[in-house]
Amino acid sequence: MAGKSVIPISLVSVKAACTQCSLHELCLSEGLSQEELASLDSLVGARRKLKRQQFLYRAGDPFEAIYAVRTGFFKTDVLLEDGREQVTGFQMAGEILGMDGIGTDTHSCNAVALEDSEVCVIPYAQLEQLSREIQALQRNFHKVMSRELVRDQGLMMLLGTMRAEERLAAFLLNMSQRFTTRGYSAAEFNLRMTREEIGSYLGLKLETVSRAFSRFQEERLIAVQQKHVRILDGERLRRLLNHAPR
Amino acid sequence: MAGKSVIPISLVSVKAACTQCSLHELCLSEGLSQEELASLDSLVGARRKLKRQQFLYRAGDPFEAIYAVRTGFFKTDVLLEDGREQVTGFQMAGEILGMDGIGTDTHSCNAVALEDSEVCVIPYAQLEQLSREIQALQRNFHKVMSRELVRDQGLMMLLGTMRAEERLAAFLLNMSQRFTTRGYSAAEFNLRMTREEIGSYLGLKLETVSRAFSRFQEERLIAVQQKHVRILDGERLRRLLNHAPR
DNA sequence: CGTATCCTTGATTCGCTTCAACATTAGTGG
DNA sequence: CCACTAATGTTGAAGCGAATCAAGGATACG
Repeated sequence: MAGKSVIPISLVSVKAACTQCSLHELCLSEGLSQEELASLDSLVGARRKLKRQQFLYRAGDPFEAIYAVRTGFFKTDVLLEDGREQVTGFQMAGEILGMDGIGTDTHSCNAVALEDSEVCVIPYAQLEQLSREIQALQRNFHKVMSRELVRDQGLMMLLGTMRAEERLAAFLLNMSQRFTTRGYSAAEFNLRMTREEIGSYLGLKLETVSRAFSRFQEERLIAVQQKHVRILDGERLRRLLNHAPR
Repeated sequence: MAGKSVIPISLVSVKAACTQCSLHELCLSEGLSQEELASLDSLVGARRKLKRQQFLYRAGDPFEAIYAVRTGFFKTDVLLEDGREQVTGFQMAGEILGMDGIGTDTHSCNAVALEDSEVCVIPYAQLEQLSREIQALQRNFHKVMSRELVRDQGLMMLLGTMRAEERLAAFLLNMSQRFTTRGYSAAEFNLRMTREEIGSYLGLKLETVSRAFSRFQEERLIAVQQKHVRILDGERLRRLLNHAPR
């Protein structure tokens, strides 16, 4: 406790700095002037670190802020009274969490870190305020919400019309694409979630997910070992999606 | 053309008037002062009438405005390249359509009138402008988008974890609740969509929907004749949802 | 190093889809 | 207004894909 009053230099970065953030185009700061970025900086509260398995917020929590993922990996999930659970999304660096709370002032889902993570806390009242002053910020925020709506449409399509292997193919291609956007390899990555979480997200049981992985491996579409995935034939994986079996 | 300059008195109402609209609390105008309402009035462009089966917009159309349903009934749907289709929502009076277009400046789904309908056209650029000036409008708009996200979560849960009869029960209760909000009977209403559209929305085939309807009728949960539905035992219908079979 | 978690694989069951036939309703033009 | 036709809805039988049940194996973690 004695050391608390002397802040080590390395902790200065705990205060967010959109100005220097590498997640520009992904986040809310795209297209803002230097001056506007500075305002956004002062709006963004301290960052918050989370250990693996820690909750960022829970369903029922009062809504106060939205969060931008700086590092790490999250899932959001919803629970039914009878205990059934559904993962509604996975979020990685540059993506925004918490907008589900705006409508009712209460979060409607849980957000859990799947690995040690860090988020920028964006107090919502201040975001509203500032986005009345900065048009580009307003626009970015609206775009982020709208894209989330479109993402949800895609997921509904997946859950409503696709068979197990199509769902997994869509999932893998989506992961690949998002890793690419962040400058990582499109062909090789580590999943942060379990088979059960993938299954929950895709509306499948974990055994089915596992079988689909094995099938893809047999077919030389991917090489998979536990959470490590290498995409061997993205083209054929993509064809799995666009051509219905019947 | 000669008649254009003399506007018949009955057509005055073609221009929207949030001030007198009965959909206050449902729409964007909740909590606005008289003066602010007047501004919103001037923002809202003319209304637009649609015949049954007409498109309000199509996937790929440039995004220019969002729409508030004044009267009638809509569906939104998404198409996959291989022809598979999924209904992503049904919209009734007071609900907002078109927000899917904000993120990419292009609509990502089709919006079709399921009966003769009328919408208020809200040019988006002007909505952005005005919601920078009127805090209550900004807040309402954000809430509408956020609630849509939460609705989508619920639908994912439905598609991912529920069996056929649970899905239909959830659907009927949702319809009932929304009709109630609009001052109609909670127990008796006319569906505007076909079994196939219901099925598409619920991720089921039309035969399965039909069978579930018949089953509910046998069990005296509802009385159904084609599109007309009467809920006989809402309580038991609700219990179908909250208690998983296993 | 031991234990809990996660993953894989096989056998069986079950619920929904598919295919098919028929009934009913709505819409159209004579 | 009625006859005709297309669209929509219902029901049955068979097939299939994913869930369930079960056992064993791999991996991560304290």
